[in-house]
Amino acid sequence: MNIQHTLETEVKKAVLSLFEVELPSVEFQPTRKDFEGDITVVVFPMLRFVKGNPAQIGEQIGEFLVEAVAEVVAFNVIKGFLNIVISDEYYLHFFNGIRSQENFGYATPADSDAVMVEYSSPNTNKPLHLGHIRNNLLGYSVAEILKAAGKKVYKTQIINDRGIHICKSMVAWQRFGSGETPESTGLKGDKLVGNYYVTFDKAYKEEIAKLVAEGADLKVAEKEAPILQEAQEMLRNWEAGDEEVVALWKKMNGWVYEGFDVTYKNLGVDFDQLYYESNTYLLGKDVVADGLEKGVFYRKDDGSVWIDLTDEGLDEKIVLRSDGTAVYMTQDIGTAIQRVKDYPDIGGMVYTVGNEQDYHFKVLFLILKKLGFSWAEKLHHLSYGMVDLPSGKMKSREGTVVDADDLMVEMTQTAGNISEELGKLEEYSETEKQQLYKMIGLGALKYYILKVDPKKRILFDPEESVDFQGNTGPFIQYTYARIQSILRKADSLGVPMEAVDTKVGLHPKEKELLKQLRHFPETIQLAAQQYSPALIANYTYDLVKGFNSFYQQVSILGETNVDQKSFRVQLSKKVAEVVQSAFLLLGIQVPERM
RNA sequence: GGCCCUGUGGCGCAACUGGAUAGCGCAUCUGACUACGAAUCAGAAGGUUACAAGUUCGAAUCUUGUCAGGGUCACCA
Repeated sequence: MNIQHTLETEVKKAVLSLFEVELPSVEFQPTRKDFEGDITVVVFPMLRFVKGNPAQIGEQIGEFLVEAVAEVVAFNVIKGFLNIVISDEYYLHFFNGIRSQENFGYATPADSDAVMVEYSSPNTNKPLHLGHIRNNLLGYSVAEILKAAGKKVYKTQIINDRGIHICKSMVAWQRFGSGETPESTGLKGDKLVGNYYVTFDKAYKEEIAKLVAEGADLKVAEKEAPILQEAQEMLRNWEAGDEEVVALWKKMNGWVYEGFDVTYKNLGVDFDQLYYESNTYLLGKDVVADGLEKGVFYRKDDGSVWIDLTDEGLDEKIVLRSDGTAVYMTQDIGTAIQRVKDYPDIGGMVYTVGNEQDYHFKVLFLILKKLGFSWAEKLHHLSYGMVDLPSGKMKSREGTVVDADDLMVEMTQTAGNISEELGKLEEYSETEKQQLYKMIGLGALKYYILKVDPKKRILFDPEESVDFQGNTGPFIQYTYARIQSILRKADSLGVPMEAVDTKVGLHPKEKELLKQLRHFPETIQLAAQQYSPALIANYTYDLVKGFNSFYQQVSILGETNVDQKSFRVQLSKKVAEVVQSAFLLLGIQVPERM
């Protein structure tokens, strides 16, 4: 069935009969646009086994293939490249195969071999910002891609709900808050709590300045500022289980969660299972004790426990403090093991965390391997670069952040402005319009972020905002909407939608589209293997560009030949379906009109 | 300083993982709406892939060195 597979065996047969040599493999690539052909065999690698002129060898193999394989209708050889032309019938036959197939490109879902994908994982002392958006979009999209590639997926996050950061907001609220609540202020809960985090920092700095003015050393002042001491005291009380502190902590975290829920909903991401650091930060200590017995870890004189990774080219790393309390690493070891206990079918995990933690995860994975967990081989740190502003790094404390909610509102407004100018939506109601603007605005934002290789840092300039023209989400959404328009018209004209006559013959643009459609399933697999939404984004862009070119050159509904017209309508429909499927994997919706 | 990531036309990104003449979008310049929707299409101009050696039939991609930017080297998370 698969043409490349057939060709591979036939090329091997050809070489065997022509030169009496068995090839271990054959290298294929899609033929470049400038040459005639559909698929290309690279002859050069064969020279290691077959002596001779690559051009001649190509010719001979080409002639053999035309004889042996029905689908091969012609060939040409340029330098060491054998370009093979595949028949139109083959492509039309392929199209009939996928014509009415739902979920074309998606692998059949498996019940075993689950993957847990962690993303978002915010602190609970401040609202989500642009950096979190990148994290969320990446994690969500990778989870969807893995599903489409046939994996069972659990989406999760670990919420950093305890620690000095939330205590700072709590102290500031107690001191300056005079009982404010989200209800009394009309603020989203996460915004309210975030404000107090900023308030804390301001008060803290003032106190330092005051102490320094009174003659204190700066370092000492930073440590001894009363408000900081108060926050530290509060953290100790929290750990001791002080009822009043715990109640305040619950209340303020609750506000934050309500706020987060709104943001997540607007962003279109979700989770199957939540983990809270307040429940997991004590986990892992038993594992360390076990590892100590096995000799994976060792204890220093002061009682702290370490692992020596110098043989692997890394450093020594602490896994338990001298007072016996857990560190970040201890917690992550424990959480990983807990997750596999909760979901025994997990065969691997993906951690969506910024690249400043590359080292941490390298060490974590190595430790889990040394502890002998089979699934430790299949852990992946989905590392991504920072989102920087022209002014530099985003800092919540200093208020130099692009807020997630604000950004989504702005994107929606921009989409609205552009739409109003174009004025194609007279018959839409106001709420329908708002929904559509949001779809387009978010589409622009998501595509803008996801089309870039995660490893690269993004410089985000709020002044220039995100493009709506060219290689963008709206460009692709627009093409989808235009196809829908054609389909509505075709429906009212009663264009037949039956299997296509494989003798109709193909326009070069049609063949181009069919070739691209054929690559969708393997693109999903590749994207899953590489944890790369960017591959899906780029694929979709190429497909849409191909369609627009086709659309401009070939008349669809104006075609007089009924078979031809039917094929073109159905081809358009399939392109739209693939665009929709692909965009779903990126978490982007597509509109009927725009 | 050690380790990790990045460096591709003015700007933002690609390049099927070592293949052919390095593609695309903004921006600039030309054309195409009385048309299946111009948020589109067709074309022009713009490159020594940071630099230098090496590996081979063949390098943006692999190796080594240099330069630039970022990250990380806490009994913080």
